[in-house]
Amino acid sequence: MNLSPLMTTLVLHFGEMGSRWGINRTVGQIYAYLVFSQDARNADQIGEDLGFSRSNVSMGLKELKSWNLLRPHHQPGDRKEYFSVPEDVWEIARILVRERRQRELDPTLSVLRDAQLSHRQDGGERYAQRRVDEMLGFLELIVTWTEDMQNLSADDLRRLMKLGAGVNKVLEFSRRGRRADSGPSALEPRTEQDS
Amino acid sequence: MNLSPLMTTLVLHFGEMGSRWGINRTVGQIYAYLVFSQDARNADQIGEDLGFSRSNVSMGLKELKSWNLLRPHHQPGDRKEYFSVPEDVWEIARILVRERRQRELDPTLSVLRDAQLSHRQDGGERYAQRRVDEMLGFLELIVTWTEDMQNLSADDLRRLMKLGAGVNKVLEFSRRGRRADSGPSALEPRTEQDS
DNA sequence: CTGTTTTTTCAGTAATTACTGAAATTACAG
DNA sequence: CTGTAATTTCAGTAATTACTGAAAAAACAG
Repeated sequence: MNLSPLMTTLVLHFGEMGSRWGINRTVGQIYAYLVFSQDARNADQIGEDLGFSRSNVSMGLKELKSWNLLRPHHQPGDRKEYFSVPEDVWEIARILVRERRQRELDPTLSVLRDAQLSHRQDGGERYAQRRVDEMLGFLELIVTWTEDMQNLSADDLRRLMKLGAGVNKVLEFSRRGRRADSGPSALEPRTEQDS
Repeated sequence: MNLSPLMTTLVLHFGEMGSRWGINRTVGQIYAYLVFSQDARNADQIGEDLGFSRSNVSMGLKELKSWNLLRPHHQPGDRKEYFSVPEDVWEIARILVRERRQRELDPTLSVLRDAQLSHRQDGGERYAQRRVDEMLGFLELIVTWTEDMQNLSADDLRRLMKLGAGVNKVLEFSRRGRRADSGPSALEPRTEQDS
């Protein structure tokens, strides 16, 4: 490794974190390296700086491409392909959310829908069926919501999150505007709800 | 395996998904089994129904306990320990978010803060430093926001998500109330923002 | 086209992670 | 306490996943 101390720290950390996700260490390190590098890098540079074989870099890049996390570039007069990542952290996050939803939520959704249909009439499984319904309702809500959020600009998203739970206050307020009074709730610190 | 077809489908699926998270197949299967079982189960039952060795079940349960995802029970006159999961899917999700934040975001946050401090004066790394700042800002916002959301009741959360991007409309509206006019933005389908 | 550079694939191997049975520890009824 | 039932730990092994070098394929300049 031929990297500055700062870069080394970051690369090692994100490699470590990477293996806690489904993603492997190599891929995590490559991505961190690209995120914190000012200029686009080619596969040889990556392999050299991180100490991976050329083929390992190729596989890592393939994985990252399949996540849509890379921006490829071509320097005129150079056959090599160079890679960078989206400028804006929010854009990276947006991609991550979308891809993870596709890989983790969508398949589950389809299994649950299937289960709901094919086991509707099976007796003696009332409970499991009910749980399938609940979970399906929950996941559908989450999926719709994330899709919805994908359509907001980074600025609006940032504004919304900054508000945090304050959003609820605003909504409570606007609800009060429409119907007479909607009771307390909403602002209270959360009612205890499990032993 | 001594399970109904429905349960078998669900257990196998969540086992598979489990291995795409950091969590392993066994743990995913055990949790699915508990989620979709009406009554609490003991380690022997789990092992028998899923075809795992007793020790493997023990390790799986240990992992799940460390995630705070189990509710232990004791039947009077029975030495065995029985396990179930929180009733409400929202409660399970809340726990998952909290634990994943602790395991995945908090360590990164501390590495970035550290990096920010110890490399403040290093020249020639202006870019990496700037990216550290950006990412730190982003993650801090996310963390604060999730903590904030943790404090809402399941009902309020559900209401908020149902609104989806509509929230923004409400906010836009309430912003208009305060200042004269805040321009268009917000409701539009999202401006193209990357090639 | 042809020759050269670059990237990808893949079979073999290394490293890691998951799982087991046996032994040790803990929990508890009498 | 004592004895028994239950759980956890752990060393060894199985299974999976990561990584490499060599060969094949693709990309491209002339």
